[in-house]
Amino acid sequence: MSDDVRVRFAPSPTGYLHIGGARTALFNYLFARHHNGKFILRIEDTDRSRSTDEYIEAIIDGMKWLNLDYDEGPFRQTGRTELYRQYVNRLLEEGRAYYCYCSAEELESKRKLAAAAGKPPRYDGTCRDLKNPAVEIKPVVRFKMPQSGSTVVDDLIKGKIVYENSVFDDFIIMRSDDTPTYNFVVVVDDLEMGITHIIRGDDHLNNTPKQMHIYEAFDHTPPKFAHLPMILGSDKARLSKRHGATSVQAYREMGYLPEALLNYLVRLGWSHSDQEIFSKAELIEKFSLEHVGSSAAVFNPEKLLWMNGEYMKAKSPAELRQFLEFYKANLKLPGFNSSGTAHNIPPAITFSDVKATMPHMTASGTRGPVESNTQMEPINLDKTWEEKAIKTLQERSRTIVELANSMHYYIEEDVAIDEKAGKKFLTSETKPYLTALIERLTALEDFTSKEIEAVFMGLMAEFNVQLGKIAQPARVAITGNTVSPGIFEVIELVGKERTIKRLQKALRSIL
RNA sequence: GUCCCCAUCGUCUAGUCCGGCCCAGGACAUCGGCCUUUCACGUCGGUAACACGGGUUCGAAUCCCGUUGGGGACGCCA
Repeated sequence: MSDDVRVRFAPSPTGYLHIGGARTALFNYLFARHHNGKFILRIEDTDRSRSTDEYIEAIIDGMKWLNLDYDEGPFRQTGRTELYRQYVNRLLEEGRAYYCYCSAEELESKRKLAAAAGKPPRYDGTCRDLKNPAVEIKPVVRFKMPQSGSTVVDDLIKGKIVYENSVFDDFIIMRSDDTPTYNFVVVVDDLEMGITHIIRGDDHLNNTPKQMHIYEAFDHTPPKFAHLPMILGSDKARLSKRHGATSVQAYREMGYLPEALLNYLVRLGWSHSDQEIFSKAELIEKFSLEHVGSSAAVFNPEKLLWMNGEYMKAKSPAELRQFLEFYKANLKLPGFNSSGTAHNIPPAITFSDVKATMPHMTASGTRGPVESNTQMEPINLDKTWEEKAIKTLQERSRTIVELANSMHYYIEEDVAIDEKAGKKFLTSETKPYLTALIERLTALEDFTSKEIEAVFMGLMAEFNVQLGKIAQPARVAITGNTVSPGIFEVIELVGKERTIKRLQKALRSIL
């Protein structure tokens, strides 16, 4: 039974792939992989006016970036109207559906009337048994819902839900322009594609009984349903743009790693006792619908940031360098000449954008954007050297953007010295240390962190001071700030020439 | 308005199905200590929750009913 599982992710291309959609896709993906089934991508583009190719592209790109590979698809609905038409005709012939000639205006006023009377706004069935149609009006097709009894949805997550059939009306399955509507199309497509489990957001819960009756009209047992709780913003309202970034693309641009995003998302609603970090293989092995909670979850960017940091530490420098390429091409990073190939990514975001969307990124301990727009010589980055540099930075960077940001003092010819840091550490008191340091480093043949450390040790003994006394001024002079990886390694990576140049410049600023 | 769903620390959650091991565990955030030859990292610890009211039971976070609160759906959108 397990290899029969077929699930699908069916986004409508009316926007970018967003966080909620990504989680739905992920749960479907994990369910399929866990059961050795098939995962299908289907684009719900029946709404011709709001669907755009750009969004379809973006959704596919997002899936690719997240590494949610599908076995079939992407399928689209445009061009399949003939198929839907056939299904509608069958219903019509069997008397399970009928033409309705009511105008949109009439319906609207009926809805208003019902609402005013405190009744659910439903279609009153005027045309249900109509004998003499008003031919001059192009009709819609409505599906005959049962008028008495009840319908039970046995949801894998929510449990048994009972609906009184009296709350339903005969809903439209085909518009007057001959295009089918969503509630009908999903059923036909899911049926055609042999979908066994429908895993989707619980905003679709109330559509389920309607769809179940369509399955029945086609003599089909409905698939199993699993309705995922929603993801909310910090104010517990449905997650939207005003809560900040909501598209997967935006998180990519802010320097998040796909695995980290996925790992964070899976914990919104699903759990495996106390475990927080899961490899993909673990997720596939452990995922089960039984452990999906039933209440909505608030999206918490801080925890995502933490989790991304964990993944930053775990990645190899080589992998991280790959990710960095994306930002070199798409961001105007100080120190990177932006000659990278242009990706098909919307407008490159700037650091101030990042700052605006992620307020916590400017919190203490996080290096803010470098404002200078200094035009420097393009530096040819040696891979080995670059990976070495990344290695020193990765454990203290929570995002790729932070990492890229910190790279500037390795790459640029010169650094701008933070005013506060300079004032505190580049003083007449520290001047002798710097002077001596320049002297020793200049004389140093073997410019390695080990030898550099020895230099500092010697100076400590000579001046009889703690390492901090010498290291901090040096750090400020060389990196421009008080926070950086171990100073010996930094000096080695910056190299002899630039190190000495920066130290000398700092020295001059003291005068 | 009508229908549906939901309800454990600020947030994500474990525990709820099969009541006792829970005066409620973990994680993020936050606060404090420790470590340290540099910045960081790290590490140890603290604050903090079963929405409320009724039942059922020897015993309820766990079962039942109600209240309140939140969310969703009610379209010739998906």
